[in-house]
Amino acid sequence: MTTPGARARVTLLDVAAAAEVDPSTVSRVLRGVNQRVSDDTRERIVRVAAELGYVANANARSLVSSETMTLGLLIPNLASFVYSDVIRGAVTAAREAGYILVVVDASEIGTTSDAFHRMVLEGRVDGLLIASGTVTDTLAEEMLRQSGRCIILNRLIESSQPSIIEDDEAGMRLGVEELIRVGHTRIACLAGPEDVDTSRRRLAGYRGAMTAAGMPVPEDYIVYAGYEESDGYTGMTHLLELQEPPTGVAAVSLASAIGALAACTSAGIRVPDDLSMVAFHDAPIAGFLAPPLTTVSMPLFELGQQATQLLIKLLKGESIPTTSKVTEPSPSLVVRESIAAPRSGPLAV
Amino acid sequence: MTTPGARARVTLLDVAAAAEVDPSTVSRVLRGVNQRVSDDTRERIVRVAAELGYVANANARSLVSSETMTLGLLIPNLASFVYSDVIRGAVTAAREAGYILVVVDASEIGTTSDAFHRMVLEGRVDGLLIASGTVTDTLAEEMLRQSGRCIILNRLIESSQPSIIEDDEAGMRLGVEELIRVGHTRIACLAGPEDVDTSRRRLAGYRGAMTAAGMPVPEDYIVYAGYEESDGYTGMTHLLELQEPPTGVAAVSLASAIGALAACTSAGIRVPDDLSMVAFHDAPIAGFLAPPLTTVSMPLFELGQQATQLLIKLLKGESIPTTSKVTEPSPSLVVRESIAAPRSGPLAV
DNA sequence: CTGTTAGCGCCTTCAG
DNA sequence: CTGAAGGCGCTAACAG
Repeated sequence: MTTPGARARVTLLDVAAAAEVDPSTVSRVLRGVNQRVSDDTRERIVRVAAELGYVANANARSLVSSETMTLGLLIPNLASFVYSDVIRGAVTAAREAGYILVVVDASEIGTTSDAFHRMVLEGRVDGLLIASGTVTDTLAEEMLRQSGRCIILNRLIESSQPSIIEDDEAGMRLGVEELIRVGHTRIACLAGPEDVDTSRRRLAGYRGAMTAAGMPVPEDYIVYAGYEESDGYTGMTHLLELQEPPTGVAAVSLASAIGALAACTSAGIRVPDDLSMVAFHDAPIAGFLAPPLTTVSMPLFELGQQATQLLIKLLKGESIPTTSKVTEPSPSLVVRESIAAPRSGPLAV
Repeated sequence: MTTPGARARVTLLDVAAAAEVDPSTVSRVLRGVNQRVSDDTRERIVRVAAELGYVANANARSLVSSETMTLGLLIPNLASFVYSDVIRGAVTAAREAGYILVVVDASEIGTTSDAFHRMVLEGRVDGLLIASGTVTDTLAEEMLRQSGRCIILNRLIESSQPSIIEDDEAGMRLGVEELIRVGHTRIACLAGPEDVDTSRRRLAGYRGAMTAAGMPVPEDYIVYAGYEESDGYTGMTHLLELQEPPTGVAAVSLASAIGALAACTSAGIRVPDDLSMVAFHDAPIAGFLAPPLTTVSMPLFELGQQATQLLIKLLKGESIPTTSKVTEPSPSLVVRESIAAPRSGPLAV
């Protein structure tokens, strides 16, 4: 059995008393500001503080400085493949600037507004990065008005709440262009929800590539499903039942592509022999599927990193663009084995 | 462009002044304690507070109450399949008890001790749940001595630092028993790192099941790889090169099994026709692989939940067992299609 | 180079 | 039922 240790915390005053100096001197020395302190007292203070195991109380410090040096990152779905890179980017940038980054789970609807309240308004963090999908324009407006300490990730918002997005359109275009390049003409898109901005931008990339190549886009070929495996499975099953099924498919997410792959297997369709597939977003697992999936790798680490840098600028009082885009590095195609020329496509004949 | 909003925060004093009462009265009313306040003043205070958009400052409150009502959860690898369930469980339990739960990324070595320092010792959280693998006995000892506000998840530690584990041994046994039940005798284990406690307990489950069935365990059949896809791939490749390759494989993790599946595909080995496989840990993706993977589902949500409840008890001053085990629900087999009777095994002949 | 003096925003006795 | 007073632990002028 363990009973809680209720050791009395040692405070600045304890150190000051033990070192026989004024608390303010201890404060100065321990924080390294105001170097005009004699080496003698400095050493003594440092030594005594170490002996006593003194650790400054963040709450007291925050109360006077009115900054916590911690940032929050709100994530909608920790089970997704993509967020770990965003988080690593954010953690890296935060640490470089002396901040701590904490992740807040917002898997339930309504949590976003709640988290904003408890984290930002109550002063637990200095600012918040919001990757959550549950940001309504109303909420964005409210956040802007009440704090001006939030940045929305990869979602365009009507309000002038600052946001940073990736070039989802260019990314998706890249994948579709590859399908076109090897000779596909009947290309479908397993899209995300119709009303979500991020999903719409990816769809626009699909349309853009098709149009640029002078290819028609039958509305049948656009399936508004979702980001999950099951969505991809259902959507793909639907596509395979079409009069004239596609020979190439671009999926809105890695999970969706995995579901689609399973639907193909169930239907006896071989990838890439009978059908080619490309997925939006890359992750190690893509290389271990059957077949290894060709994907579009997006700069997710950089998204987290740049979003954090932007937020920190904002907190420092610098003004930042209302909407930024991650351009470096640009989306890139990770070629594996899920794309081949169509069996009887133009180039193959 | 956005410039930071520097609205002066409205404080308790502002509300008190506007409502023409003493700050202490406002404090009492807004927190619902001390009901002996006239309905008249109560209403007035609540109304004024709302009008002014008053939100209590968490730091000031923490300073006097010396509790933050927030808990931290340290995670080693956010990209893993398993942690999202643990997090959801912890968030749920925390919310029920009125706490906020924040997740801290500890993907780098050394981060654990750093996070403990900045989160617990500096008083940013009241307690910490540690799922990180980088907890040495020394660190555990230090944490125990300095705070007594941490709980280790699924890792046995030499010190008397409280911890909570799952029955990894029973879980793995369950998977291996299924392999045995359908007739396999040559069963291998794609294990994790040899020196990690969690991995060792799973391995013990494998050995236990084998021994109980009176089957030999050739050391060749135990591959100490790791938890990732690439580890499973390498390990499986190695197993397939053996003189007498196994007909059944139990993998230490879902990712490892996915890698192993890929290795089989590369080698032209069909699952489950030529080889059966079972993975430790379940996730939706397992149902969309080729073939859909039979897995052992562990009570991860409950691990997060119970760990949090334990931590809260500890913080309240109640004493808790040094080591607990999640027993409800017990591990369960999720039967899909990766296990079949061996081609020429005892039962098949 | 170091001590003195005021708070930061809130809670909590203790009086009245 | 409500006000007055003091303090949580630390920082930030301002004196000396």
